[in-house]
Amino acid sequence: MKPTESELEILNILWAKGPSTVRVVHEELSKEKDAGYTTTLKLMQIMHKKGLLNREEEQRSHIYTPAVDEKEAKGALIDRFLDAAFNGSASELVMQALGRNTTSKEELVKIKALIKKMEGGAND
Amino acid sequence: MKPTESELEILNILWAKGPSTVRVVHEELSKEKDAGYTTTLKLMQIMHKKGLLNREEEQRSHIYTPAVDEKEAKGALIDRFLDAAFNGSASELVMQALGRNTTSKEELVKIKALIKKMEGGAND
DNA sequence: AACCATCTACGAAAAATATCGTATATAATT
DNA sequence: AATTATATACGATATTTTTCGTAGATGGTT
Repeated sequence: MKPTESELEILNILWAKGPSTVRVVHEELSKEKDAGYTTTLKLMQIMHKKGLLNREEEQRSHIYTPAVDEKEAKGALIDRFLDAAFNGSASELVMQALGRNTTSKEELVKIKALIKKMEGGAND
Repeated sequence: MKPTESELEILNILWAKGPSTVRVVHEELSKEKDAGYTTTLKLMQIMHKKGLLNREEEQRSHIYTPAVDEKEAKGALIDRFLDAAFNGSASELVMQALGRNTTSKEELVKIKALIKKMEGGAND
């Protein structure tokens, strides 16, 4: 299960908006890139065939939902990315990412809390 | 400048080993995947044409070096990945990544230090 | 010198992604 | 009922990425 970048865009929309028609997804997608409606349609049909999306065909406009869990999918993506770019080292990635763009204090607080929790836990 | 996954593998090898011949890169690559020598060769030639690699043609065996800086390239990759998967939120990524696999205490220390530094700096 | 191993160059096929046009069906509108 | 708007299906094409075979050149070995 490894969505392409285009597929991931679609998944993100569906994760955010919940069950949606092609039309809705395409509208949302159009804000970023411009491709025809049938392109989005085809992509989603392919994703359905691949098992990335479920759909209800009762209505004339089919309603699509992600067939994969957001956390799991993104976790898998991270793993892949980690292997590809950082030889699997999460901390390398984290450090680069943190050093990179502005991160709010609230987020930093959350991250620190997580680190603290990990320290106490079963990590070597 | 957006290397594909295969190209990134090659860049990683060159970043790690320094200037190398196709042979050396291919040998290293073979530990992970198996493709023919000419495949690696062609990839590196394409990367050279794209401007991803430099090479010295003095010797019979050309010597390749990365034409892009490791930090910069990986930073760009992170940005892309961040946008694609986490809507640009670094902390989301960090939290997912940290929660994911084992991270050594030493690395955690480093990360904490970085966070501390960011807190003191000009971050909102 | 002849032979063999090892290069590069290059075209081209294979595979994976992305895009679109057209046909067809259905619902809504006039 | 006829027209229009909007769906899906599906084949075809374009683009990108990956892979490999073959040819030709060069250096080392016997």
